[in-house]
Amino acid sequence: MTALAQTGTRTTKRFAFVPGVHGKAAVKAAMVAVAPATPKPAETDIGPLATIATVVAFASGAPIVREGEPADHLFRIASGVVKVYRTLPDGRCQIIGFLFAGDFLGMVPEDVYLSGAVAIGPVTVSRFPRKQVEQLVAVSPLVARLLLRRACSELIAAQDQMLLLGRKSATEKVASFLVMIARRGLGDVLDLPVTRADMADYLGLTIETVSRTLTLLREDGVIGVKRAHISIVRRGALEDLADAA
Amino acid sequence: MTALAQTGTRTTKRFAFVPGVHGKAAVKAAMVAVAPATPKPAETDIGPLATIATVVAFASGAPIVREGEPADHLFRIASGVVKVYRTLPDGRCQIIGFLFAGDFLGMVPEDVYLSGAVAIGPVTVSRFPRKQVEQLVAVSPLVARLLLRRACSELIAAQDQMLLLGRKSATEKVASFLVMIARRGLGDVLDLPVTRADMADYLGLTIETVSRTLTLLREDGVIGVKRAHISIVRRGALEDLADAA
DNA sequence: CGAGTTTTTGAGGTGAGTCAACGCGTGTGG
DNA sequence: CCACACGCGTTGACTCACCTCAAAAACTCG
Repeated sequence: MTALAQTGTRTTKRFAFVPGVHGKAAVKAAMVAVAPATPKPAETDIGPLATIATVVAFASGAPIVREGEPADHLFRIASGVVKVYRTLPDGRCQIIGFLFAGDFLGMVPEDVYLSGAVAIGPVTVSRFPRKQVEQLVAVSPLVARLLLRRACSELIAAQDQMLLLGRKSATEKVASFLVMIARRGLGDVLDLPVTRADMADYLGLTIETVSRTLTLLREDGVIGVKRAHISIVRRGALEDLADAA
Repeated sequence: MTALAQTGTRTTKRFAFVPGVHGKAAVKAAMVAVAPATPKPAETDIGPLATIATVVAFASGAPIVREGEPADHLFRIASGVVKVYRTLPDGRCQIIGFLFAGDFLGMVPEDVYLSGAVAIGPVTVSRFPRKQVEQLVAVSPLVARLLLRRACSELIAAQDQMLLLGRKSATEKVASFLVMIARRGLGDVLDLPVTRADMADYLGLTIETVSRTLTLLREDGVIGVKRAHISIVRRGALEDLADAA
């Protein structure tokens, strides 16, 4: 954690102080969150888990968990969007994924969180003490099954992302991202609470490349871009770009 | 599917017909598996799961599951090493991970396998009908907990890999891979049943880059390379390379 | 030994990164 | 109400890490 001394990329420096003021401002700039607007059909039945829940709210940009912190709680997003990330010692950052209403955060087999998570826009969560969750899992197949199902889904998403990171071109990456978000928000108009920096860190690219790629897609008439506001014009074309060359 | 018509990379063509003869030959070439040699402390208690298990053996290079096939079974590796991969329509391939004794394969929330898996060297597995597994999960917290724990571990591994794929340089990737394998095999001498092609597809690189990087590491006196046989000479140096720049 | 792989090495190309400048919106304070 | 600062996004020029293409070397196995 000496951090940010080195030759760090820009990616680096940005994240070295994310939980601070800048992150907040950054997010506010590009508001109108997607999740609150579309509550989604997330299953609401969390069974006995409800009995040990505490509701907590986070302001935009606030850290929910930090890398390396003791993993005392399990979280379930009630509303808003959360980004989960990991960093290298020199500050390079990779966003692992975005969490929406209904998703769980903090399912780790270790005693510490290995990834950090920050609220992208205002977020409310249910928080469960880990010890109690483990007890519940041990006696309630329902809870265990719920968590297992979620974990498997995340695993699949993680695999998609590995394929993306390892084998897709910049254009394919950006297209895949847009399609993914569109599916989540189930509209062809995305008002993302996600900055270019977030996209870059999610897709394993730089801000500049993301920006250039979006410009290209706009020039090809596939999407419309107006700063944080991106609209999908030709969804089919975008989907083609996402999965092939 | 239609595959291998296009401009596919070499990566492409290799995998378009992996489940065939070539894959087999490829793997045999670089034998002396690591897993059978080091049985590992994998927990053996799988509880009620044992009652529905069938033992199945696979020859080196044999497909265990194929992408898109109906997901009828859950597998648990008893011995050997399995590689799990995903491909793009045009054939580009990304290896999602390697499974060793004790690991589960086929935990998907869908009805089809989204990744393929092939045996790297001879493999034996326990196979469980999915329907029955689901019934067990619904009534046995022990089984659910076991699977949940495994899923979480895989999730963590997947996150590590995302960080690697998205943000690490070729040298860091290769070093990380070697360190990971060394930890698995708990020795400083690796006799990998893994070809350069596998490494490349795992690390999001090309065969040539992997080869060149290994040569570099050898020239720096960090590792010893004798074809498939790689030995770690200066582990500390390798670990430094793996996590920083 | 010879066919078929896998690995290595070389030479050259390129997609994405780096560095740098500028535009644009928003918020702030005089 | 405007000048200014600040953060984000865009664009351009240039560089370089890694890819591509190609050929030779090293190994395996029939």
